[in-house]
Amino acid sequence: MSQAGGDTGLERPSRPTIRDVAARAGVSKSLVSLALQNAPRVAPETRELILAAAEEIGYRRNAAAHALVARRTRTIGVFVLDLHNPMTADVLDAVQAEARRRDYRTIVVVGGEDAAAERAELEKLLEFRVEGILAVGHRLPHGAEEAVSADCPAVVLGSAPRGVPHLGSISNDDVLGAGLAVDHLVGLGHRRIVHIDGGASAVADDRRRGYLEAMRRHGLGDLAAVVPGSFSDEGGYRGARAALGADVPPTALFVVNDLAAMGALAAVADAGLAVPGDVSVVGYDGTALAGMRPIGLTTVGQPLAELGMRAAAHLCGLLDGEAPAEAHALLRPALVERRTTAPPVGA
Amino acid sequence: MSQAGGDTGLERPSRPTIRDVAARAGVSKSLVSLALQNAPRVAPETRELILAAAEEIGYRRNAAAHALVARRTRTIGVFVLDLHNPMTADVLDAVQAEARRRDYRTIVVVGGEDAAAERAELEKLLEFRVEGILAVGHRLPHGAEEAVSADCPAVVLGSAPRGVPHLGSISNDDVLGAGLAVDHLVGLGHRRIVHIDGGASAVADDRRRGYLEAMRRHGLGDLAAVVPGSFSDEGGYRGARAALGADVPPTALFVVNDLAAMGALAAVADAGLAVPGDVSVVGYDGTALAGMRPIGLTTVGQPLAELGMRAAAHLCGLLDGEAPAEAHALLRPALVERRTTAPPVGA
DNA sequence: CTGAAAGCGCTTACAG
DNA sequence: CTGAAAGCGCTTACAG
Repeated sequence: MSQAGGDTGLERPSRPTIRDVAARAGVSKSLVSLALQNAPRVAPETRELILAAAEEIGYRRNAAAHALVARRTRTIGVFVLDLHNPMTADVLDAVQAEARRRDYRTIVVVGGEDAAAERAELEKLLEFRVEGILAVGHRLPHGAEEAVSADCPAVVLGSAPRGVPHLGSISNDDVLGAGLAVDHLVGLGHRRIVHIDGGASAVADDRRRGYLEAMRRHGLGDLAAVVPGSFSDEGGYRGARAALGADVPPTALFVVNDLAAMGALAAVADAGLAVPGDVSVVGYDGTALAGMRPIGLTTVGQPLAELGMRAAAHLCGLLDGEAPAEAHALLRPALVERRTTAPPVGA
Repeated sequence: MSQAGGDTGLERPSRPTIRDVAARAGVSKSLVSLALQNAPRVAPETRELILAAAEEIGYRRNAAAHALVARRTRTIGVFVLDLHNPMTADVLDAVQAEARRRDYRTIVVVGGEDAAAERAELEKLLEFRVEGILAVGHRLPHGAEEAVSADCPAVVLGSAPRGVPHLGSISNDDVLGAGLAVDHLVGLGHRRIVHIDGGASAVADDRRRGYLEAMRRHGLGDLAAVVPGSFSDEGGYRGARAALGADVPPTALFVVNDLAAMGALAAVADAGLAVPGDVSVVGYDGTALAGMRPIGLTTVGQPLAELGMRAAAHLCGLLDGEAPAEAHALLRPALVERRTTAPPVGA
């Protein structure tokens, strides 16, 4: 009868608390708490006694009670835009490894559907008192701008607006990377290179800009053409279909990311054309997907694991009071040449 | 000076509590709590007053305090074995959608490295007082057997041992599915069909058994051969290499899953052989990866979204006191024929 | 080295 | 309909 409301028969047996451990070991609960924290001022024998008692009754700390009194959770909220994007897994693995190394927990939420759901998830994260937010995939969750503060700094893995307090970012240099893709195609002899873009996002903007600047640099500004797409398989398909349907179709497609490039490859095949015989295709991200044998996609490679590791290091470092080196870090991408690019037919 | 220990300059301004809301609205904190829960016995005007006050000062419930007094978290721990397996994303999306629909939160942890790390993650989950565990990917985390109880039921997405109390599972019928793969290949005229297996796991066991039974059923028991592999890209490569190096190499490979089949495709290419001209390859899972155009892998398709949805529904239902229909549910897989299978050379 | 007390932010009987 | 009090499981000064 220690618990009220047990008349439903569903009453869960409460888990053991430090009180139970204390009773078993014959000490006060303060001492149990101290011993469990390995505080130095507990007598060794007492500590052993307490630890044994805890072990025996299967004691396990209650994280909620701990968080309440500690006034912190050592938890960061990881917001993932697209679980299906193959870059997510590489990045997340690195993020979690680094967070764990620094003794931070991660709690992952998936966004990308509608803004309302994202706001709701974000709200839960904040009720949870996550100490920071790490956004994997080009942008913060909807509604996060107001939440970003000294209380809850954020790091975006991708480009983010400069000058916003408590908002950092780490990304590869997308403008440079897009230039690398164009350079490669121009070097092969292509001139009609179409860019299938990623819509309205900072990353898409940078890659588009890099493409346009590189085309101009090569004296191909007049031939530059951007077709709307998205970061998904489906967006790449749509974009490539539109591009290939033009009066004078391109000989090469530079697609905003590897996943969308999969869609582009499908569209090329559906148009009865061969890759790279009729059309060359370049992706972006350097994912494991691109490297799979039957695909062999030429792509602009980002150091995904390093990005993830550094994003987590940046955020956790901030929380631990380390002075951040730079709010917005930029890594160098590199072209990974495979089998979806070749000289154009006429060359 | 309301907080002690602020002399470091790092003191975080405490977030507003119901106490602050109460002060602002000029009521007691009990009433604030009640109003925030939409309890019916609060006077409408008082409620408005309180809600407005909460809004004004940016009040947000503290989940830890709530969990402590509610004695539950409405959170399930989702243990993911391999984030890189393309089936994970499909399943997770469905799991999270269903959990959210039932007003449960999910907290995802990634396992698969070493047993010690898995145990540590599991421990954190339990300190957290997750109300149940959902394992995505063939098995429970290491050390979870002892944790599974009325307090913390578990559902494995994949086959799990029968008769363990509070442990359920949902999977496709792997024995049947493996049979489907063999039937398809035999139907095309193949006889030398090698299975690249997944090592020591219940799912691998079932698929191996289904393969062996089907070979026997077709009178090919003497030709049956199982080569060790794993559920990863790399394991598939290794297995296929070994299989193709035999004195009388196979004309078809049935690989334990789609990801490993990617490795197998690479090994076939490295051996200078063509798919499906020289060797047919069948995977398992029916992932988006298999369906990507340049891959076109014939595979045994599982209803991934349905599996995820039902696994979450099963677990959350249990927590909500619903009587579970069946502890171990089995869905039917179906062959998805694409371009990596064809009649053998001699046929 | 050890214990009693206060308090983290909330909810819930219990009185009015 | 509203408020004072107790308590969820822990930690942390504060005394001894």
